[in-house]
Amino acid sequence: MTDTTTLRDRIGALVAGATRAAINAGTLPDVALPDELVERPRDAGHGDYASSLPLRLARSAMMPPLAIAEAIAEHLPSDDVIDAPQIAPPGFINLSLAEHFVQGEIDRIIEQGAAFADSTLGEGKRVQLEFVSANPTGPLHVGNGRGAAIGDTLASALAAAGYQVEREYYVNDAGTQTDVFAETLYARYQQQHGRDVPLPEGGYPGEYMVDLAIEMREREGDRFLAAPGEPPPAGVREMGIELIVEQIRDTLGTFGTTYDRWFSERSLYEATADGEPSAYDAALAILRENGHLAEREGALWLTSSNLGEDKDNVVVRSDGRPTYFASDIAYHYDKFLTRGFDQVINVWGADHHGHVSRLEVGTEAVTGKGDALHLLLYQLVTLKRGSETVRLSKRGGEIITLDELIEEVGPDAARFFFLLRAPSSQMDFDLDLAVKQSNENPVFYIQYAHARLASILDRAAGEGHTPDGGDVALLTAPHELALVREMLRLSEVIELVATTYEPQHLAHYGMELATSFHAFNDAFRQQGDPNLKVITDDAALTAARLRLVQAAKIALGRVLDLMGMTAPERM
RNA sequence: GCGCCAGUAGCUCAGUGGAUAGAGCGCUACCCUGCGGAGGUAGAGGUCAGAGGUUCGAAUCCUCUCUGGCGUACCA
Repeated sequence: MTDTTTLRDRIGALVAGATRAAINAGTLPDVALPDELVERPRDAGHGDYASSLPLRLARSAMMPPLAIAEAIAEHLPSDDVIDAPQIAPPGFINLSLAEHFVQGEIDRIIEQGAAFADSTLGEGKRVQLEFVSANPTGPLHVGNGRGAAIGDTLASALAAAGYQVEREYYVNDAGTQTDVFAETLYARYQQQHGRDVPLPEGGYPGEYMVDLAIEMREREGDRFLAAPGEPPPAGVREMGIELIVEQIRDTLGTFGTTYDRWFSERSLYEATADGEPSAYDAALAILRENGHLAEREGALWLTSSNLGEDKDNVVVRSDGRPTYFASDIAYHYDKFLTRGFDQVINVWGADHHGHVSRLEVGTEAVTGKGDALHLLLYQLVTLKRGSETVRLSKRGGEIITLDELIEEVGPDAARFFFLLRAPSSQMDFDLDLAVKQSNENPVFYIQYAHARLASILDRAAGEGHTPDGGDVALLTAPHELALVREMLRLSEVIELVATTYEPQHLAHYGMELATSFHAFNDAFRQQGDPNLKVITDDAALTAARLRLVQAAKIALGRVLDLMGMTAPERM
C-alpha cells in the first residue's frame, strides 16, 4: 500500500485534529484554520516540523499565543509518527518524528524502490508539456538548453506527482522563416554544384547551412537542382527542415531529453484522414461563430480588445497567409479539444512574453480552457566570455551551440547548471568559467555520493554481507537518522516542483541529500572508531547499516533520474 | 512612454509571511589518511538596491524611486 500523502500533510492533519479537539473541549474558541498548518523549520533544533498556528490564531481567538499552543499541544499526544510536542516562545509548536518511525521508513523506501516518494497529487490528469520548440532553421544554442532542462525535469516531477505527462516539440515548419531558410539552403546547395549564387537578403549566414547543403547533395545528388535563376523547387524546404530536426533530435538526445511527439505546425492546416476540417479551420469557425473576428485593412483580426486585451491581433494577413498567432490558436484547439489534455504547459523563453496574454485570450475564446493553459517563461541566458557579453543570433551568424556546450562540460553538468537557477532568474553564463569549473560543478558532488554508496554495497557483497534481514531498529546514531530524515523530504520536494513549476528546488535538494550522506560517511573517520563504519565485525549492525545505504542509494538515484542525469556506480 | 521579469556575501545564485538570512565557487584554519579526498568541521565575508506602508512578525505582501534584462510586428 503506497502512501498517497506527504509526511507534511500527515503532520498537518494531526495539528488540525488537535486544534479541533481543543475547540470541542472548550479550551479554544471556534476559529477558522488556515490551509498550511506546519512548515519545515530552518533550524534543526526546532524539530522536523513546526507550526506557527498559535501566533496566527492569537488575534481571532483573543488569547496569548503560548496559551493557544498549550491548548493545542494538550491534544497532540506522541504517537507512532511524532514525539511529544515542544512549545517554544513566542508561540511555536515544534514536532519531531519518532525514532522508530524514521527507522521504519528505511524499510519502506527499500520496499517501494524509486517510486517511494511519488504521490497521487495529479490524480492521473493528462498534462502536456511543450518545450524548446526552437525554429527548425538552425542548431540549438546554449539558451535552448535551459528550456530543455526546465521542461524535461518539470515533466518528470509532474509524472512523479501522479500526472500523466506527454512531452512535445512544436516544429515551426510553416512560417515565413522557413521560406528564408529554404532560399538560403538552396543557394548553398547550388554553390555545392558550382554555381556562383549569392545568399538571399536576410538569409542565414551560418556555416551550418553549408554543411546542410553538403548533406543534401550527398543524399540526393542534383535531384533538387532547378534551372539557374529559378526559385527553390518543391521539397527543398521539407528536406532542409527534416535534416535540421534530425540534428535537433540528436542534440536533445545527447542532452538526455526525449519527446513523445514532434508536432508539425503545417499539420494544423491539413484536413484529417476521415475528412474532418483542419484544426485551423475548426478554430477559426469557432471564433467567427462567436463574433471574435473582424475584417479590417484587408486583414482578419481577432477582436481581442473586447476580451480584455489592450489591442486586436492579426490572424490572417492581407495577403491571405495566416500568422503565427493563428497557428498557435489552432495548435491549442488541437491540444485541448482534439486531444483533450486537462492541463497544458508551454515553456518559453522570456523573449516570447509579448505573446503570452494574447495566446491566453485566444485559447480561452476558442476552447474555454484558458485556465488550464500555463505559460512558463524562463529568462534568457546571457552568454559571457569573461566580462564580455556574447551576442547570439542565428541570422547574425554567431551561435554557441548546445552541442558545443555538451562537448565541453558534459550533459549532466550542463543540465545541472541550468536547473540550479529559478526560471525567473536572469542567468549569466560565463563560457570560460563553465569550462574551467566543470570539475567543480556541484553535480559531481552528488554523483560522487551515489558512486560511494554503490561502492559500499559492492564491497559488502564481496565480503559476504547483505542488507537483507537487517534490523533498522539498531540504527540510532544521529548521523544515521539525519540521513533518513533528509530522504523523507523528497516527496515534499516533488510536490513543490509540481505545483510551483520551479525545478531548482530539486537541484538544491539533491545537494542537501548528498551532504547528509557525506556527513554520515565521514562520521566514523572523525571519531576514529572503526565500529562506526558500515561494514563492521558486528554482522547484525552491518546488515542494518547496509539497509540504510541501500535506501540512500535509491533516494539519491531517484533525484538524479528526475533531473535527467546519470547515477554512476563508479566515477 | 506603457507592460513583464529581476536587483540578496568578492563571484554565480537559493530562500516568496515565521525563530539567529543560506549554498556552491573563492579565501582562512582545522579534522580525517579512507567501506573512494571529487570528503568532513569551523571561520571571515551582508544596509536582502533605496524610501515609505501593512502585520504580533517582512528579503518575502503593497506604493513610489533607482538600476538591469526582455517585450510592446500583417517576424516566429
